[in-house]
Amino acid sequence: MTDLLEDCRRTHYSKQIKPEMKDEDVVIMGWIHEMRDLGGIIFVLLRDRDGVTQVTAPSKKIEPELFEELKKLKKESVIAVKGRIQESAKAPGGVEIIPETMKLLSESKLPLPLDTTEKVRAEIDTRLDSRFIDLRKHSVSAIFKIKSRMLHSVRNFLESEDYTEINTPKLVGSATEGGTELFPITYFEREAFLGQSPQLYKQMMMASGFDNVYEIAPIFRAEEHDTLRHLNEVISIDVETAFTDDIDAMNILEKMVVKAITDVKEHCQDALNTLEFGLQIPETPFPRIEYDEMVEMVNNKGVKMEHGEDMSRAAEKVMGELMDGYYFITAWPTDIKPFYVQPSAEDPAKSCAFDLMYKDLEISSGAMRIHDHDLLVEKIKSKGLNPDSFNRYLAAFEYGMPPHAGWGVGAERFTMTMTGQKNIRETVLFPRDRRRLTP
RNA sequence: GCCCUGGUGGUGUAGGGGCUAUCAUGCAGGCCUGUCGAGCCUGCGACUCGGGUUCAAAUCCCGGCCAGGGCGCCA
Repeated sequence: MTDLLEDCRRTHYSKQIKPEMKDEDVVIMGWIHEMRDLGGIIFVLLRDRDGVTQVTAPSKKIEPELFEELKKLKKESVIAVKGRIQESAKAPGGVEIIPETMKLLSESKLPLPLDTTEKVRAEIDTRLDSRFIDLRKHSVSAIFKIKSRMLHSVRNFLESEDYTEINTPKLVGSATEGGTELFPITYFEREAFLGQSPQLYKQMMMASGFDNVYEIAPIFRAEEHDTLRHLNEVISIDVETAFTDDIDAMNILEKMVVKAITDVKEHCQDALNTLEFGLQIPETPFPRIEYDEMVEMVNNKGVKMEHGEDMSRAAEKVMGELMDGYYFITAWPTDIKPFYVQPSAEDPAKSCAFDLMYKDLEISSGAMRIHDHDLLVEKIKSKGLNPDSFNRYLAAFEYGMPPHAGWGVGAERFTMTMTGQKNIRETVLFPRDRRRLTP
């Protein structure tokens, strides 16, 4: 099979074929999107990465053998066609290819598990079972082109701001960070866990002299949630910066968000058009609302919320109606934030923690961290955790730890806001949720 | 984990104690030289699984599994 291609190589993608190129010979390769056999003329719609090109085969104008081969083709088979570009007002896009030779590179089995032409829509569950075919739909691949560009842009931005990319372990030895449920795994003769967050590692890096670090990597949460905005494996864009506070952290986050959106809007217009999504570049600075004020806003809208509570789903929805784009919620009560969050100097009941929201969706949370060893130990105790199990982490605070701040952005939720998706599963190639572990 | 709703050809659906189980798309065959959601003709293909009620269950009841929506959980 390896010599099937021989010296045949693609010369153009569908998108590159223009009417001005008439009479040129080209080789296109891709999947058969649709076949329209009218008897004396066959139209083969050939789909590749970015578009669809019509191959037009009139029986009188091409070799009879080629005509018969084309007649036998099946949907979603992979072919290479060499042919001449013809300008035609009757063809989609004003161009078509008159075939000279055709190679069948891979024949598709039928029936298909999904309709790639989207005449009959399929449910997300069916689509995920056959994700590789689902992704052949340009309306699906567009989401991942945007996600790719967003991640690229985030890296570019952070590198330009003098950040160093780091990699921290995803196999961790203890569940002592507290809070979320962890996935236990077998690590030789011991028990270990999948990392829920690079939090403690990126803080330890603050004692290393790198100053600005970031990591883009998966995090794992063993919560049995079953919603449109939670998954058990997601990509976290994590940042930590030394000699800074929460205000600096919010500023850099805001800058990164705008930069990524601007970049996607500039480079992914085709994908955005395919999704029919009008991406708006948000204005800066993003509104900053204190927690106390938010509680008041929620209660004024008739949704009950006690001071000191975390946001309920109903509270998030109310805020989503009141605030149209991105906004920060700041000055969270220290009590409902993790042990490493710095209490405010003026009022220790308030913290230097913030959340970045997009309408009713939490995109990021961050904070200035405690860098004082003794205060940190005290906070660990007050949360009912054992400081002994944080030995290696705490040691980093004993030999010169600068003040620092950071945040983590959920890459998939961020992608949802850039693509208009309502289900987080749409933004992951092979999502892992409560029930799904394959493919 | 809780509440509500559901599971019917490959895909998406209608129906709802006894029907030849609806429609679209698809697939197979036929006709057709400008299709572009091609059209027309013929055919193919389905009641989630287990138990129960009943003369009779795809339909009613119970349970499992799975899905959709909502919530909780998510330092």
